Order: sequence, then C-alpha cells, then structure tokens
Amino acid sequence: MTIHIAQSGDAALKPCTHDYQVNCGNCRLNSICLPLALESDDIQQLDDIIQRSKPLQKSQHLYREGDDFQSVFAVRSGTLKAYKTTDDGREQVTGFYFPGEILGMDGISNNSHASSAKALETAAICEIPFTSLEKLSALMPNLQRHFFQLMSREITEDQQLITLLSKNSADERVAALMLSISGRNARRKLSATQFRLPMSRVDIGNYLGLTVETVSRVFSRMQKMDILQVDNKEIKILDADGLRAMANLSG
Amino acid sequence: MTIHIAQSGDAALKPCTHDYQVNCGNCRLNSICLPLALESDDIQQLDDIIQRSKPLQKSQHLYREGDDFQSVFAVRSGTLKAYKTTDDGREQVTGFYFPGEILGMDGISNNSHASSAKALETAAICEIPFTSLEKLSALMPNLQRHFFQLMSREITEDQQLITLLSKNSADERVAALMLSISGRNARRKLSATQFRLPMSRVDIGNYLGLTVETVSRVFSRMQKMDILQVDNKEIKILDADGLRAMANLSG
DNA sequence: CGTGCGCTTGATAATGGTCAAGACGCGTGG
DNA sequence: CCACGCGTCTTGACCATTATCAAGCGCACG
Repeated sequence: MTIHIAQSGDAALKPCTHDYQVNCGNCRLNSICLPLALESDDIQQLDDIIQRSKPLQKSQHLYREGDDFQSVFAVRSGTLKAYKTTDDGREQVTGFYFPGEILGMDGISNNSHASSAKALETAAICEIPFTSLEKLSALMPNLQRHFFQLMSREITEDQQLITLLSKNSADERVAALMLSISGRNARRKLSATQFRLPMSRVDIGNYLGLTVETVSRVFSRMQKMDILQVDNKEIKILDADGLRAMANLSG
Repeated sequence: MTIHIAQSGDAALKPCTHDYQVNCGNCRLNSICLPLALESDDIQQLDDIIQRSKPLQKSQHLYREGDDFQSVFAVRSGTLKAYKTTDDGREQVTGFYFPGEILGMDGISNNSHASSAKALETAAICEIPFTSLEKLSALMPNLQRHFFQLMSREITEDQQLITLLSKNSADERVAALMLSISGRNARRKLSATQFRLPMSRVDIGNYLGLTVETVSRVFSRMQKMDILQVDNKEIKILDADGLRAMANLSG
C-alpha cells in the first residue's frame, strides 16, 4: 500500500509502473483468488484478460449502482465496501471485500451493477472483463466450475448475513463480524487476533443493521468483558472463545 | 395438481405416466425458466439432461442442509421454501420458490447443500444434474450466460432481503413480501391481486425476521386500513398503491 | 487554534418480542 | 354427523432491546 511513498512525486505525473511484475502467476493471493484450481498454462491465459489499472484512492468508487456491467473485480490490496442506497437516503452495506476476494457479480443478472463499490482505503484492483471470462470459462472447465463456486459462495454468505440480521442480537452480530474478519485475515496469513478495522463504525452499523451508537456500545461492552481490546480501529482479540460464545453462530 | 384424481387408484401402484408429455419445449414456464434465451435445438439438449420424478408431497424435503450437492432444481408446480436451521433450533427461511424458479444453487460452492428445501404443497420438480449442466454450458454460451444470470439474480434478491431485514419495519417487510408474491404471480399470468398464500404465518415470520404474532398483527392492520383483504391464507389486494406506499421499498 | 468528523456515553422512547389466552379450522374417530 | 383435539391464527398486556435525541470528547486538518 505504501510502495510509492519514495517516488510519489512523479507517480502523479504518469501511470505507475510497479504493477508490471504483478500477474496471477506470481500473485501471493493466487491460492485464494480466481486462479485457484488452475494449471499454470491456464493461469497465463486468465492473466492475459485481466486488466490492472492504477490504485483506487480512499473513498473513490470502483463502480456505482446502475453503471453498465462490464467486469468483475478482484481485490489485490486494500478493502472495499459494496452498498446500496435506499431511496430515503440510508445506506445498506452488503459486503466488505478484502484482498483475494471477488466483487461485482451482482451486476451479471441485469447487465447493470446492483450496488456501488467504494474503496475504504487505497486499493489495488484486478479487473476481469466478463465477456472474456465467459469465453475462457467455456474452454476451461475448472475455471467455469470455480466461478460458479465463487458465485455460490456469495449466495451462501448473503444467506449467513440474512440469518444474522434476522435472528441475532446486536452483540452477536458484532461478534460475528469480528470473527469473520479475523478468519479472513488468517486465510491471508495475517494475524487472526490483532488487526486494524478498515471501515468506520457507521459502515459496521450499516452492514449489521444497527446504529452507530449501538455498535459503539457493543464494543465498549466487549472491552469491559475483556473479550476485545478496542482502540478506535485497532482491535485485539483477547478471548477468542469468549468472542465465539458471544457470536453464538448458527451454521 | 389434481390431474390424477380420476385414476388415483392405480397411480399408487406404478409410477405416474402423465409426465411423459412434459418437456422444456412445451412447458408453459419455458419463457421464465432455464430454457429462456435458448434456441429450440438447444432446448432439446437441455431437456435431455433434465430428470422429472414423481411429485413431492406437502412437507417432504427436496434436499436437506448438508446433503451432497448433485443437482439444481426447477419448480414446475407448487411452492417450496428453502431454510436453514440455527443450532438453537430456530429456522431462517431464505426463500420461497414458485413455478419457473430455480433453487439449490447455494450447494455449488461446497458440493453440499447449504440449506434445506421443503415442499409447502404438492410440487412437481425438474431435476437438473449439475455436472451435465456444466458440460452443456461450456458448449452453449447462451445457457452459460443465462445460468450466470440466474445465480446473479439470486445474489441480488438475497441483497434485497438483507436490506429489508436491516432497514425496514414490520409493516414494510410484510407489504414487500405481498408485492413480491403478487409480481411473481403476474409473471406467470396469474392474478396479481388475488391469491392464496402457500406458506404459514410462521414461515412468513421466519423469512422476514418477525414473530408470528407480529405478522398476524400487520395483516390485521392492513385489513383495517383497507389495503388488503385477508381471509386466513386467501389474500386480496384492495389498494395496490397503498400497499406500495406501505412497503416503502428501496430499490 | 479553531472546526469538523468520528466515536462514545447517557436519557428517553418506540418497535417488536414474549407470555398468555382464546378463536378458528380441520381431520380423526366415535 | 358430531365431538374432540391439535395446530394455526389472532388479540391483548407487558417487557426488553435497540433506536432516537442530545451532549461531550479527541484527533486530524486547515
């Protein structure tokens, strides 16, 4: 994320160049991203259709609700949120996307994005033009299978969230989100117990169907119970079992 | 559904035969179901992989959470609910499936069904073995595209439900469900204003994240406001605009 | 050094849950 | 055909959780 600091002066003048070496073959995320389950020849073909442009700055949009759907996107670094705006102006966050995760698949059904996606911090993105992906999928059964699986996972994750919103208390919801982020960190070989939240309390509330105040109160409560150590966005899980107990997850 | 009444005696003895004539080509649902967007030659090929077995009786399961995933299913008649059971025994209904709709796609990601599906009334089902569908998709770009779109639609619908659960009041949730059922009826050329609910109040509550009592109270309120006429499961929409206003939907 | 935004905390209010009782409908069996 | 019993639905009274409103804190940034 901070690769450019030394030369940020001229990076503003011309497209950045450090991405030349990044490809699916050497990306450290390729074991959890789209290339998963592909042979190296196939990875090369996938790589050929992927477009890497310059990083998204914090609060920039990757796409907006209603935009024509052209591509799905893989997060290489940084974090994004996907959200819909209700017509009375409130915001429903439908997901947070960490490195190695794919977003934009909700645009396929109508050839138009059903939600907006915005960077929560500087983010590098791989763009995968969908028509190319479709053609490639028809040729590479493993890729087709994997993409079906990715979409299916999006469905099951949405259903998890549905259950969470419909059946769980404020404490349980926040605990579940903390566990989810912890698990996704672990998948990327980062600390499962200590991390910085990329999103604001408002975003958390809009994701979990709670108000900022409630989210804040839950964090305070967890801190008082010595389950979490909360310092603004810095989170340290002190009692993972306690957190799991608090989440009281369904399955 | 009642085709067999005259000969139900021998239907119990051997497999029913009236299904012989049903195929994707002549199914009256083919304009809203999987064959949509296929040429008639292609429809024939799709038809060849589809299996039609004897109807599911009310409250029988089509599949259960954790079952091996083999197929996705299209509803030909009747209605099903998909649901997950939380480990404290409560039930989260994740969707209702009417004729022409596809279910089971949440099983693709782990090769195991992430939810259970149960018939709310006698239901005829088309079973589509997934490996065959995958192979066929690789050969028929339109089919691949259409299936991607179906999965994407499932995602956007789940996200609608997420927003509903997270942002809307009990009144709004029930109104939105009534409008959804009304619209799906219209798509099948049935009455948009008068229909019989196939699901119980409990199911509605478990879908909308409400208790039975609240659902019942909302129906009473709507009746009092002359928006709906409710006679147990028989619903008549008296004031569609009022209902839309009450739903206060986001988009 | 002020201004603003994000976060926290407190007091109060409302929505929906819980508990309880009764009505209605339906299938079963006498 | 009616009585019974069970499951589903409705209605009421009360309560709990979370939203709302309001105020204050702290940090970043101009």
